[in-house]
Amino acid sequence: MAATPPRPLTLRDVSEASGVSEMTVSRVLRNRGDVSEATRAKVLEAAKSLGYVPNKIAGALASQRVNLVAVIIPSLRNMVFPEVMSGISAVLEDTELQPVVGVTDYMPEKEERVLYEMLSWRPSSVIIAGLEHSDASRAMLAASGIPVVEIMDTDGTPIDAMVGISHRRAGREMAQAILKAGYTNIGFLGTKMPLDHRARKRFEGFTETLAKAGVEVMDQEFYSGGSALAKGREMTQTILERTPELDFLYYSNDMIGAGGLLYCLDKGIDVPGQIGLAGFNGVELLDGLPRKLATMDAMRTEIGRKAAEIVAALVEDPDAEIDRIVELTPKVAMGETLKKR
Amino acid sequence: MAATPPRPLTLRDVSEASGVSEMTVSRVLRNRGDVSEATRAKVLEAAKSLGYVPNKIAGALASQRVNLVAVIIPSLRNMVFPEVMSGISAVLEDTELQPVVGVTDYMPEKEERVLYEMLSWRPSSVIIAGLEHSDASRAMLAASGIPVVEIMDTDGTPIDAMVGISHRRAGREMAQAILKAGYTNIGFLGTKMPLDHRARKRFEGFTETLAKAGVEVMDQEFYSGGSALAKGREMTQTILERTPELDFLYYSNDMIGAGGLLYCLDKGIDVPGQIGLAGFNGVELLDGLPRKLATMDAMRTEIGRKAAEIVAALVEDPDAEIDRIVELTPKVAMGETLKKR
DNA sequence: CTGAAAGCGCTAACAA
DNA sequence: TTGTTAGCGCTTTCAG
Repeated sequence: MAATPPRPLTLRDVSEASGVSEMTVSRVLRNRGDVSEATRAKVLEAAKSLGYVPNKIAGALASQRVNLVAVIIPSLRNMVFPEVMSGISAVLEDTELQPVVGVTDYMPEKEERVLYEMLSWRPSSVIIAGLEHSDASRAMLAASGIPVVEIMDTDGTPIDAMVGISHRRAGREMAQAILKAGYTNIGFLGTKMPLDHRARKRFEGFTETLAKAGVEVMDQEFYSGGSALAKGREMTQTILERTPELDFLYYSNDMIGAGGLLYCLDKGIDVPGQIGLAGFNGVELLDGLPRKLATMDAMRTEIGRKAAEIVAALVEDPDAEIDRIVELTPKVAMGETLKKR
Repeated sequence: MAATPPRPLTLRDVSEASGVSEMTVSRVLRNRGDVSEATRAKVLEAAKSLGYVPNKIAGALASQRVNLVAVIIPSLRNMVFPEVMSGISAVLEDTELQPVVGVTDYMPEKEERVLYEMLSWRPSSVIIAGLEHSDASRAMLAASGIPVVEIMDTDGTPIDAMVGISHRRAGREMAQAILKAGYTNIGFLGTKMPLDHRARKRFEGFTETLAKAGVEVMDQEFYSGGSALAKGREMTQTILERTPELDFLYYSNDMIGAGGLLYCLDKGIDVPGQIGLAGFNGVELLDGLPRKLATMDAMRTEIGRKAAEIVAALVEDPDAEIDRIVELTPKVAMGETLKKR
């Protein structure tokens, strides 16, 4: 056995090993154009035995085509985004396209860097979370000349296309459900995240609807970092001790809501009789809690699928006539922590 | 304003706009070589105003260098892997290197495809979960000529380098802790995953140590799919109804363990008096449960960090003298579901 | 069905 | 400090 060549193999190596021109080897390896069964077999055999892996960098440069879709999301640790990714992957799996993830950690400057980095690989398209971006980011996206799908949120104007839910509306609908159930002393618990625009919009929609009914949020509590479940417990304790009159707690996500629920159950508080609870997201993860938390599905997987479908269509045909604005409409899931009436 | 050029900008455009040669523009944009402050400013100005984004494909082809690290993991939906990713990102952030994720869905054939795809972009290095790969995958990795770090598991022989914990040992140590606490009627609950080698190894270590003490696993229960918390509940009910003598339940992950815990508390079972419980992973997510589950930290973030450090060192200098085998040693966290004595 | 020539956009290496 | 010349490994295009 010869020493492993330090130089990566090239088409030329396969060409020499098989006695077929580079061009024809390339054809075989890409299944393009007509090649006789005989040469085809020879080439495949040579490529395999050499362990040849094509160089996509050279291929992409020559063909001016890159089968990558840049997916830019705030975090992987928030279950929401891996679920969006599943939706995207599931759809792209049936195409030539491949998702490549970039993470921004909820920071606009990092988003800008990641975006620049990804665009410099000339992806076929971009899927990016949110509608709020720095001017530079928007400029890059607009100038890229490729399809751009902004996801998660539809409260705003997309650069090119968007798929998501209206978080304002989500907030409004939850407020309606809560008011309808007869709760009026309402507290809000959320993340200390000025940059979480979607949470902000939900809160705005929420307070707007309450205001129309003459109700104001009675108390609020925010957290950052740490285990959401534990934080949910702590915050709930804090807010209830500070404002015992509260009869409903609206959490900005299900994890802290679950923590709150566990706290209330621990304390023997009657949920939803004495206090009602609701979260947001509809995470399957929590099925199995002692009581099912009221929530609202953020339709994560569906958003991923839809976005990927748009991307696939647009990459195939940039002039495809498709809806570039897709607003999905989640419903309140009453669970068992919101009174029925 | 002129119509947006459909053709992406090239170095040449910046060169013409700034009246500086392409080569010098390239130098400025990469901060390489000496360039006078005057030309530098001119170039930067031109690049910015045009909105030029360099083409890394061409750059990589010309320089034969790609600053990407391929990270290949089974799933993003299992919290374990996003945490490993954090560790990797945190370390690579201080380097030129960039992680790119590929997901295998726990399927060897998909691993092979993903690996092939990623290697065809000629990354500087590969970080891949597990020590078990198809022959083809191993061959590709070995032939790639780049540093390969296998992570999570150290029970086996790496292709090049490995960072992880010994899952056999983890199983043995948990068994010891359980025996020491005086439990003898032990049940095992896990995932129905023939391909989860690490869970398998834990189980092997576990039974091995029990056997030495003349103890056998009394009953087992497996699941697949669905919400782990809910499944944990169901499985626990099933196994306890089938084998009421059980006095300890060892779960292959914390989520199902948490489900089991909630079930037991619901039923008024004395934990850890009547029945002891333990999981695996040490997920922070669960802090905030009514009782702290006994578990064993899989050291996910640390594994990511270490792997990234090795990669960074080896990319910098392929002959760097570093440990290529790093076994981290987690400890049993007794929590509140394992008797003390 | 197969091959030869001419780049893709950039950078290494060398010259000025 | 700046510019010129050759490719990087592949695919497009055009000939056979």
